[in-house]
Amino acid sequence: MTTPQLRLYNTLTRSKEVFVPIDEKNVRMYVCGPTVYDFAHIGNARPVIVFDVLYRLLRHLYGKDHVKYVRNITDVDDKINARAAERGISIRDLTEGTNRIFQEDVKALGCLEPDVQPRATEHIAEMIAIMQKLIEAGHAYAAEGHVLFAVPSMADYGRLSRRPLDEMIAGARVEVAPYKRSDMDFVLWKPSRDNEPGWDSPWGRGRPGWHIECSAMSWKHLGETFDIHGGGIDLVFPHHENEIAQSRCAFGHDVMANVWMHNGFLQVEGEKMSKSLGNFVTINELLHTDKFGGRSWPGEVLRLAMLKTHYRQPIDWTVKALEEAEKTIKEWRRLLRGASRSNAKPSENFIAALSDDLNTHAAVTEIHKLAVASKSPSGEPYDRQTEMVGCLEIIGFDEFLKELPDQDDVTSDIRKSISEVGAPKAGIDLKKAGQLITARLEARKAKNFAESDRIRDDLLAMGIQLKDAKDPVTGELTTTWEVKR
RNA sequence: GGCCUCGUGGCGGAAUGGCUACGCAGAGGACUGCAAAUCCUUGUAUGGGGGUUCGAUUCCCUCCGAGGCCUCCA
Repeated sequence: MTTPQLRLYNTLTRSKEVFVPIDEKNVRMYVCGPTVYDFAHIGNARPVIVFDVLYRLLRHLYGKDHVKYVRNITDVDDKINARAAERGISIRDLTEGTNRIFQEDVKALGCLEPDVQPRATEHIAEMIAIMQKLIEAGHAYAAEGHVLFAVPSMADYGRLSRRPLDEMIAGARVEVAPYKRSDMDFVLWKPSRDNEPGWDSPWGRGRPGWHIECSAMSWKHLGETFDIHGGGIDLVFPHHENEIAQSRCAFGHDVMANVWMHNGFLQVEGEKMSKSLGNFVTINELLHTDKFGGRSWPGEVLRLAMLKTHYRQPIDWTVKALEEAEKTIKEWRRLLRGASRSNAKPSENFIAALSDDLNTHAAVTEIHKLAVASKSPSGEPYDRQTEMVGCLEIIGFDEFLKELPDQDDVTSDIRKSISEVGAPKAGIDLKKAGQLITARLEARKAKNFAESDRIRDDLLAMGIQLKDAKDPVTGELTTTWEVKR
């Protein structure tokens, strides 16, 4: 079997490179997960979806049992402390509750669970071990209950973000704590007051800095070096730069991860998303409220809208784009009516598109092409359908595929449409609608148009729009329908 | 100020040293008892100026424009 060549853009080298796993029986990827202090917003969803697709692609290429995906949960952080105090609840309650919602949100977006979702608070021992190694090696020092990383001790610090060390020192403008040896040194450990969460350590009771968590968790679950490290582009500096510094200096390797991947940012309707602009929107709100565009959106629509833009490009999150994505999904659902899920296999072009630095847009284009081919009366539409199913599995439309309408199941189709429209239309009596549709089809076949039009009007009043068709093979009259907004 | 992206048709958005995908919208046609839907066909684009080249949207320079990071925000 020939494994298609996977090429990924590596921020370290600023170029696309052929991906060669350290161990192709154990391909390892780490992605920075959420800090669980509040609902995840739609920008947070981007890396989750993007790297979910990469995870699925890697599993396809290397085998399900040969890929390990780790996405952490940051459950210790000063923002968490502040938020818990604000709301008058315990830190534990806040992080547990927030994480639960995050998991639900992400599942609704069609993302697989990573193999491991480690929590920062459960890796304090590993953090302490790394800090001790760093201190022994002269890359870190303790001062006034803090542990700091000595940035000047690392000759090629700044390689990922391409910031020369000397310039950074010259340009530092943050007020410098007196215990820092160099302006650039960053915190690995800091002391906690009695009312702050803290753990015992050789340097007293304290809590970890942000960056050390990821070094500890990736080490524990993936080893000293691994294949892919992902996250948002804003994490390049300082977070990922500092992770690299910690892990490389602690373990003495030239690299921490071989490939560093970063997704671009998201804007909302052409503007930066921010609470002050009032365009801040969470995944939960998109899924369950009418805050964005006056309606709620199915997870699969959000997912497709996200994948229509290459992950490194900035993406503009608009109502129009969501509507377009929904239209596409409806079209796919129609074309795949009655399609079988067994023996589904993605087309070669599709895998080639994804293998080119995760070009999800080109991959979606390939699905469109298969859709067109499946419409053609000549040829083998069922093969094209099967390939479409295979493609959709890889980009994570499992739930969508599970709910494909049967060729002749009246109510399942109506039910699906209703779930898309949301609660307001849910008052429709499915059984009655099904009976009416059947009766109307009979009347129409008998050319009793007065009766059939009357029923059609009744159904429209209920919000059900009929669409007549003729079976291309048998010439038999048929009817499909959708729920109108 | 430093570093880094990006400017492709009405909109979204890929790719490429030679013919610029795909989707949406638009237009035309077919089908249909009518409506809706569906099917077929189709117009329209590489920000400005230089350079390299037989040839540039693609490579280089420059100008204009948009955005990001440098502030524990994906």
